Amino acid sequence: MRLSKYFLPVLKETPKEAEIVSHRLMLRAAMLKQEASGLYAWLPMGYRVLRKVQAIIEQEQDRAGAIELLMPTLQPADLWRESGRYDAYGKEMLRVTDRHERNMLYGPTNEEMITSIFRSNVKSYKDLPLNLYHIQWKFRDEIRPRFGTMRSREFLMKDAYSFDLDKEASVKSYHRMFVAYLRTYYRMGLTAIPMQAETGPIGGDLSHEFIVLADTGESGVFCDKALLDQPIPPKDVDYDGDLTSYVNDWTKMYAATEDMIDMDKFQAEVPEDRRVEARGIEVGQVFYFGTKYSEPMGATVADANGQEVPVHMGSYGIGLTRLVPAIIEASHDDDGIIWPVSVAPFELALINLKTGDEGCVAQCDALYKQLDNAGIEVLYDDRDMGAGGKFATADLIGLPYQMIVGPRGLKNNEVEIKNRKTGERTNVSLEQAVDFLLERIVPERRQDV
RNA sequence: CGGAGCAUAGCUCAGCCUGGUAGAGCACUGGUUUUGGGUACCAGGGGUCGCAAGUUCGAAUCUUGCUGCUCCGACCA
Repeated sequence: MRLSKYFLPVLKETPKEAEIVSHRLMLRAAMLKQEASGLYAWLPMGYRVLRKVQAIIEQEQDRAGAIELLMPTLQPADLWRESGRYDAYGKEMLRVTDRHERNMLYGPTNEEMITSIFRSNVKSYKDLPLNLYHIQWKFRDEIRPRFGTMRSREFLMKDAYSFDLDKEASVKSYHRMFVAYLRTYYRMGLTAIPMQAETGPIGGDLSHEFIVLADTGESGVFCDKALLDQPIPPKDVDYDGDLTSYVNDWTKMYAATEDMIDMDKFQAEVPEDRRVEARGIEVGQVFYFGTKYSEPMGATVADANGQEVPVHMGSYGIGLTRLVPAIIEASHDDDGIIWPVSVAPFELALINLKTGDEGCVAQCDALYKQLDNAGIEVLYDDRDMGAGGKFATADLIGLPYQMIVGPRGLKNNEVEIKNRKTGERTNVSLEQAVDFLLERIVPERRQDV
C-alpha cells in the first residue's frame, strides 16, 4: 500500500478525551474515531488489526473443533423471557421496539439464541459434543464507558457455546477452549494467565478469566511467577485426546484477581521470590454453567436410553475490541505502538527519504514490488515530506520493521533496516534486503507454533 | 446513578475574571527550501465561540436551562 494513496490521518497531538496510553495511541495512529461515548469507528489502520485478531481467533477456534456461524445483533425479547433474563438484566441491556410494537433488544450476549438454535435442530446425544461460535457486535449500555475500545458500549466479541450430554463431557469441551485460548493469545504476542473467576450474572460454577499483564491494567492481579514461563500447547495438540494435563499445568499454581484474592493462601502457596503482584487486563473468560439455560428453555437430547435430558453447556468469550488496546498496553514505548508481527496492520514500513530524487524513487519502487512479491505486507511511505515526519509516523503506527531508503545508503548499494521493538538498525545490501526481512518476519508470524 | 470539570478553526489551546469588529501553534492550500529524527521562510483558506432563552445599546465573555464529552466512585467482556 502506498501511503500517499491510503487513509491514515495521524495526529501529532493527543486528543484530550484520551486518558490511557492505548486509547491515546489508537487515536493518534488513526486507528479509531470516537462517534459518541463508547461508540467508535474503526479507521483503516485499526480495522486491519481487528481483522488479523479475528483471523487468529477463528483459526484456533476451528482447530479446537468449534464451528463458526453468525447470529443477528438484534434479538426478540421473548427469547430472553424464557430464560428469565429479560427482567434480570438491568439498564445495561439496550431495549428497542420495532414498528409492530414488538420488544427487541440489541444483544449483550447470545446464550438464549444459541440455545434456541440448538433445541430446534439437535435431538440426539449422537450429535454431541457440539461447539458453535460466532464473532459479532454486542452492545452493553455501560454506565460509564471509558478507555476507548477497552471498555466501549458497542464491542466485537467472539462467543462460543458448547453442548454436551453430561458434566464430564462438558468439562472436556471446557478444556478444549481453555487450550485454544492459551494458543490464541500466544499467537498475538501476549502472555495471558488464566485465573479463577467469579461466574457473575451468566452463572455456573467453573470459570477462568484470562488476564494479560500490563502496567496500565484495570485490575490488580496476584500470581506465581512460574506461570509466565509455562509452555504453550503446540499447534498439533490433540483436541480429541485428554487435555487435562495442559489445563492442570496452567491452573495448579496460584493466580487470582484482586476480587478473588485470598492473601493467606497466596502467601502460603507461593514462595516470596515468585510472588507477582501486578496490573492486568481481562481479555477472555470461559464458563461452564451446566443446564442453566437448557433446562428452562427445553434444550434436551435423547440419551442412549432414549431419555430426554437437558444438555450441559459452557460459554467462552473473547473481546476482540478489547484485545487490540490490550496488545498496545502490553507493547508500546514513548514513540508509539510496537506491533507484534502476527497482528501488525502491515509488517514493514518502506520509507523513501527523498521523494525528489529519481534514483531513490526508482529504487524504492523496485523494492516495494520485490517485497510485495515476497509476500511481505508493506506500507510504502512515498509521501512528499521531510524525513523526520516519516520516521515519526512509522514509529507511531508501530509497524514491526522499517526499511529506510535514502541516497546516502544507496551510494553503497545499501538500505537500513530498523527493528521497531529493539531499535536495532542494520545496513543491508539491496540484494539481501528481502531475504533479511523474510528470515525475521516469517517466524514472527507465529503461524506454525 | 453520586461527585467534579470541560465545550472557541481538523488537533492542542489562549481570550472570559473587568462585555465593545474572534486569536496562536500545529494541520490544510499555493510558492521558495531538497531538508537522514516532526527543516526554514513567504502568501492564503478555514470558526453564526455546543444549543436555547435572558440581561444589555452591544454577549465567546454575565445569568438560567438543555445537550454532549471527560475524570473520580459504584458497575463491567
